[in-house]
Amino acid sequence: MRTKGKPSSMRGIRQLAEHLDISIGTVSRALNGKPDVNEETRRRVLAAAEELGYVANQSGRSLRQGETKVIGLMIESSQEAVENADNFFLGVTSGLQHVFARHKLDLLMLPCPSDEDPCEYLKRMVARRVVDAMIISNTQRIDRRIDLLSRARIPFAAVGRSLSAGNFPWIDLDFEGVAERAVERLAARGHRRIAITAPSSEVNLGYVFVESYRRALEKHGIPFNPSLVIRVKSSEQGGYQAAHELLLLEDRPTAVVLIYELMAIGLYRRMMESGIVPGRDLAVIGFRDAPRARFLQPSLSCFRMSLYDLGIALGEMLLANMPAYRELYPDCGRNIIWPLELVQGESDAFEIEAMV
Amino acid sequence: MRTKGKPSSMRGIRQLAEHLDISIGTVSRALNGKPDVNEETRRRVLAAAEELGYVANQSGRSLRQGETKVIGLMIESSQEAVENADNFFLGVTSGLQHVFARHKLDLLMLPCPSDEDPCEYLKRMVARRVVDAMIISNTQRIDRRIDLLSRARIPFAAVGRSLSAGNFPWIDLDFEGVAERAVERLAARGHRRIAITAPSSEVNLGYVFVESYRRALEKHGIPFNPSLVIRVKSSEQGGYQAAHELLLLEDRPTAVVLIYELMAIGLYRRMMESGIVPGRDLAVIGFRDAPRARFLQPSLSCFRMSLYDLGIALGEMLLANMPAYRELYPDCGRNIIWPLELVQGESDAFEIEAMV
DNA sequence: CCTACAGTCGTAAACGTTTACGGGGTGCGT
DNA sequence: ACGCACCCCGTAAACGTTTACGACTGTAGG
Repeated sequence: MRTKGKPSSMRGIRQLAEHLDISIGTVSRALNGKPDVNEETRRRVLAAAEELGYVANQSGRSLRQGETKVIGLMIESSQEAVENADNFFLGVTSGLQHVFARHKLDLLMLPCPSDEDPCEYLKRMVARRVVDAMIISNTQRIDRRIDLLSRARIPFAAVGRSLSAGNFPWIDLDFEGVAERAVERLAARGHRRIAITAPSSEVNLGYVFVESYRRALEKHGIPFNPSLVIRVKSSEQGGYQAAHELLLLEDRPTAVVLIYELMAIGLYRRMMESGIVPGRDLAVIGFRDAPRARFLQPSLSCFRMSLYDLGIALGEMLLANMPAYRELYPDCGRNIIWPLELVQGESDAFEIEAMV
Repeated sequence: MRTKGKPSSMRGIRQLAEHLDISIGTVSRALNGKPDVNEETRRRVLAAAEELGYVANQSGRSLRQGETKVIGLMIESSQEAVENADNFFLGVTSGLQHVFARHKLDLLMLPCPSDEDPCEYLKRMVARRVVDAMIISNTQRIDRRIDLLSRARIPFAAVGRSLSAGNFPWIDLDFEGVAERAVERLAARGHRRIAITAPSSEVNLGYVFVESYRRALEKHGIPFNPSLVIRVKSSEQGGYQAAHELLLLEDRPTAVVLIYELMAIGLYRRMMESGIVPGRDLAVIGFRDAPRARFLQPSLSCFRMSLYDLGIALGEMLLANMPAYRELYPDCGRNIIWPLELVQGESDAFEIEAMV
């Protein structure tokens, strides 16, 4: 009843076909680039579709062909996630979209409500067939989502390793390299008492990170001192706590490596309270060059990565695991350790004089 | 061919009906809570659906009833947006989801690729009928998306005012109140030379913000000095630039009000370079208490808001504009100016001695 | 006994696509 | 003239739902 005399009320392919006086089959073939249609006809169809603003209804299309041309990126909208959110997902998103655009795939972000079980949410989303494939993140040590996706045979890729379900496609940050190179850099500047923060050794990262740290120390002839491994939460509070524990040590370290950039703010604050100035009295190396890390004074030495490139790799890895695109990405690794590059700040810009 | 002997390969409502030996119509009615179905039958259907893991195919459903039960939240994934992103969207998202969950609506975030025209992207998304309604943000002074959505009769709400298309539902931050209360607070501490930063007066905000500032000055008997209005970009660079300009003034201000928290980092840095310490030599009031703003030392006085509550209001405003839910939210304002609360930091924690 | 009615349920037609199939044409070779 | 291949196009059947409609019970009221 809204459609007055205007010809612009385009409801479906049927109206478009009638308007052109062609069958809907031909119209569909013309629009989808199928070969068996006269070029002249195709031109007319495309012109009319453009003029009338016709776009295929996605529900009908995906009902028919059983795919939606949509990739889902699951993120969490919990309180903690909100607090920790920086540009990580958006940065990765732009890389993902660049890959997906090549195949006319669209990316949708699925924010899991904080009061819903992530696994239930994911189950609902994939059962609804609103996405053809999924990307998940923040993978847990054992993550039921991985089992779910595997069993449902939904193509997926994860950012973050997990011990679940054998061999699935993932990409993860090079924490080992970070620990190793941070120690290397600090040792080169004369530091011998280098502390490190890490989550509990229960979680995979907590174990891996400290082991790399230990190996790096040995490589530079520095004895491993367990009391210099500070197990705290990877948060601002954790950073404050870590600083507090460091201050209690009788043989105070001259440097500290953080595993998460948020910790730096807490650590800076606690250190300042005791008159210890980062970058002068204590060398600090952080983790990621998140935009917010640049708020620190003195600027934080940390590790940089291209979120965009990470998104590219992640997207290609996912496509390599989708039947429809597999052959296009033949030599795409199933597991990738993503390297990071050290960016020099002021927080460790001093040397320890050798005392032999 | 994947379905071995397991009974868990549930493809559609038809299989479920056959398994129960009931017609698909009854099954559908039972699942959807329609009244004309025996309670005993309904129980059986629900049990079987749960057991077999049946969930209605969304494509078929939305094709039939012309709605998708999905609300879209359009965000931008441009380089600038990535840089500026903090927890804003995620914070609002959690509030939105809380509202939508009441009606079994799901929220999808639609990240517009940086190399695509936002309007074209939006057109594609709504034409595909993948969402029933939209929420847009970062509204421009004249925003073609608003005209597009209005003409297409897609329910929508915006965060941010605009001059486009008459009366549409929006919610915006109380910039006027921010300017007014910042000046009030500074004046109460004895400041008489209060600078302010603002975007170009071409954009709505640039005009509104400065006008409120001027009125607030008058209210406290402080003459308006045009040279204390610094027009710079709302970015870290802009903050640096603003500090630079302030330092060039012969009668240097004792306080400055920033319109964007990112500016604080640049301003701090430039000030430090000249030996001016924020919170001691210069009072600074920032804008939003974004998590990253808490990285600053000394801590920034700024304005706080509950993103969650903002999301709630935004969600209800949108529902009030959707025919299916309108009557449930009768007294829902069409336009809301969202208040902010001053949170006291150290960056303006000193008083100016009165010199009469 | 007839009618009315409420409670259940089955039937079938949509919703908008895509695509397998087949059928007119036309041109060519035999 | 006949067969054949080829190009183009129309027909119709799916895809998985929801829902208007009608049919079938049983019960109550007259």
